[in-house]
Amino acid sequence: MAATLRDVARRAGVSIRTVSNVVADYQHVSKSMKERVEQAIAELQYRPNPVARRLRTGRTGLLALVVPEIDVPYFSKLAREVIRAATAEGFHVMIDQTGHGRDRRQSLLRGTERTLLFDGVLFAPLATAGDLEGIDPDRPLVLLGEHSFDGRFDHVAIDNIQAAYDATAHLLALGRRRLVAVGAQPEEDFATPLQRTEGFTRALAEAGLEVTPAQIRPAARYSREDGYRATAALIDAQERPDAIFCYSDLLAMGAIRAIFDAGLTVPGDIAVIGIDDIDEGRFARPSLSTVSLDIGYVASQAVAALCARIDNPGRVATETIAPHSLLPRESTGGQQ
Amino acid sequence: MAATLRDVARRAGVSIRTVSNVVADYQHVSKSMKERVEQAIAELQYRPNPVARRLRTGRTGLLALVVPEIDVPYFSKLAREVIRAATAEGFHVMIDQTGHGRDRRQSLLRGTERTLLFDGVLFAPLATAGDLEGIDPDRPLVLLGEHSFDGRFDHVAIDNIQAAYDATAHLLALGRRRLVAVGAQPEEDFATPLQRTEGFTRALAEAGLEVTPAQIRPAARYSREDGYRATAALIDAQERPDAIFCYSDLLAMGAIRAIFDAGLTVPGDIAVIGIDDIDEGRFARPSLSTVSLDIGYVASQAVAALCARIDNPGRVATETIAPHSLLPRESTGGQQ
DNA sequence: TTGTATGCGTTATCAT
DNA sequence: ATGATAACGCATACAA
Repeated sequence: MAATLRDVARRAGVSIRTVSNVVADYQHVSKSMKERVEQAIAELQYRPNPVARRLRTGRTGLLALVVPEIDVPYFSKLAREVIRAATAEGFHVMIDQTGHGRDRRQSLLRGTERTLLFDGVLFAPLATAGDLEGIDPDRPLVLLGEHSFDGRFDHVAIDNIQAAYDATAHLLALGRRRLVAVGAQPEEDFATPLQRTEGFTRALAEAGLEVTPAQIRPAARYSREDGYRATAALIDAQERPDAIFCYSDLLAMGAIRAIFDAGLTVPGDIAVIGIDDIDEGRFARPSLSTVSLDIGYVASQAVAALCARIDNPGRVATETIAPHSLLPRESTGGQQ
Repeated sequence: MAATLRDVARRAGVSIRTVSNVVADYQHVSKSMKERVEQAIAELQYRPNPVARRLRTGRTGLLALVVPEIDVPYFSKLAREVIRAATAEGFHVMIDQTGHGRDRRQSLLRGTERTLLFDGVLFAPLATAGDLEGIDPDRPLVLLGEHSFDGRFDHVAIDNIQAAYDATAHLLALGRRRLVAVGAQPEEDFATPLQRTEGFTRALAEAGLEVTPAQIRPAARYSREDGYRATAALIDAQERPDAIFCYSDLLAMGAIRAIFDAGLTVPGDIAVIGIDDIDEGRFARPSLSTVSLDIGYVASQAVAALCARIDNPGRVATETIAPHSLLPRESTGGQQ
């Protein structure tokens, strides 16, 4: 079995207090003591037991990152950056997947793990205001992405309205007039798709264009399959669009494939733009125009906010907006 | 603060033993007792503390999944399936990223977390035999992918040689003769690239074709960028290949883009095939021919092996080979 | 500077 | 069937 403090103490002929001091790098330890203890530690290959330490100190050193699906490029990139930032702060990161149902969102938000196992939780899935109702704000919880800020939780967001506006304005600037948005979630009360629809609508309105409900197409998940299906249906419609704004890059990848499968071209017949700037889009053919979100910034800010709140639970909740930037590429012909 | 067993016991006027029994669903508890205790639990909103439980039982309920980078599609898909399988078994999954250096591989393999914080570790990065030398086999460790099986650790692998052979044979069956492989790692002693090179070489040899060193191209990481660079260099060479076998789908995506950027076509001028079957390849244009690996199976088997070993540390190490299958798609013109 | 002793919240042993 | 109590391994208040 693994050696404990007591074993080391016995071996070195000192008290466990002294051993603990040496391990913790406590100031006032005599050289000779330190050497004796360190030798015993080496001989027994002693390593502090993190679980015991955590029971004693109340800190587990564990963060949870909650995402819908880790294998969606946006979330795996987010995970990469969160793990990077959290590791630098001495935390381990657990990944929990909620899928698309409400149940696991709720259990992760309200379950015992959040309050007793994790020092903090980073919550990335789309969520409704109802999801957060009555959630204990005492335990550190940082919301990522675009929830409606309610002042109780730290929050790192994207300016979705502006991002959608920028994407739409780009299509309009290219002379496109028959625009369609793909990615609305009319059956859910999520802030993100609502805000993106708002940005889309606003840009069209400013250009003096009317928006009909038929121009706002739903997509239950932000997947390639959904983008393909929605776009295929669009092409069959009587008045075919000349530009599509997708609420995610994955939707856009599906849309582009659907357009080519219908014998049309991108951007010739239909221009396509997404949001996220996933790596896939840079190498795709045509390369995907998109709105780039600074995920590294989102992750760093989120971990920083979580750490700050762990150290000071009474801290007032902060809201951070991550920058975004338009990236015109081949799929809109905006730039080769 | 959170209520403890003692609080509940006091409230219900019983001993903590009885409360513990109720919580653990112990057999011999009288109805009246159970009701009384359950009411107290409800009133105080008591939840068992997982950390304390773990200190006592020695089980943490934590698994670690070690990958080079979580945002590589193959690994994020693996993570998804591992988390799914582990959650079903009651485990939480921590993700650790090693990057591409040897240091973090080593620290995760030999560090205190592996022995004292995690009940088990799933280790996916490419690793050398040296990496595993002297690693304590007492703590559950399952190797994923293609290490050389040494009998000490459970191991879920792909038949890399056969997979590479199948991909190469597919290109040959299409009539291609000037084949090149991209993805060798001559500077490292990793089993995976070596085995894939062996399969490639064997298929060519059986077809009576000689293999020159120039046909085996290196790629330090299995990224789109590396695939792009290696392929661009290939196209500039005097004798241009008519088919490229990439050791990963990501390499293949970069290769395809490089070929089109050079004014050539896929599969017309050069056929391309990869390994992994990532989602991106299905929607790409042309869709990517590949060898599909059953990641769900890999994950399930790995978690099962880990659980079995946690329950029975003396268990003999097992080796499992996951199935693979050739998926001809547009990038080899093998099938529309 | 170092030793003694207590408690973190749980499970498990030994009683009764 | 239930109660009292001892660990699990560590950090720390208090004492010396």
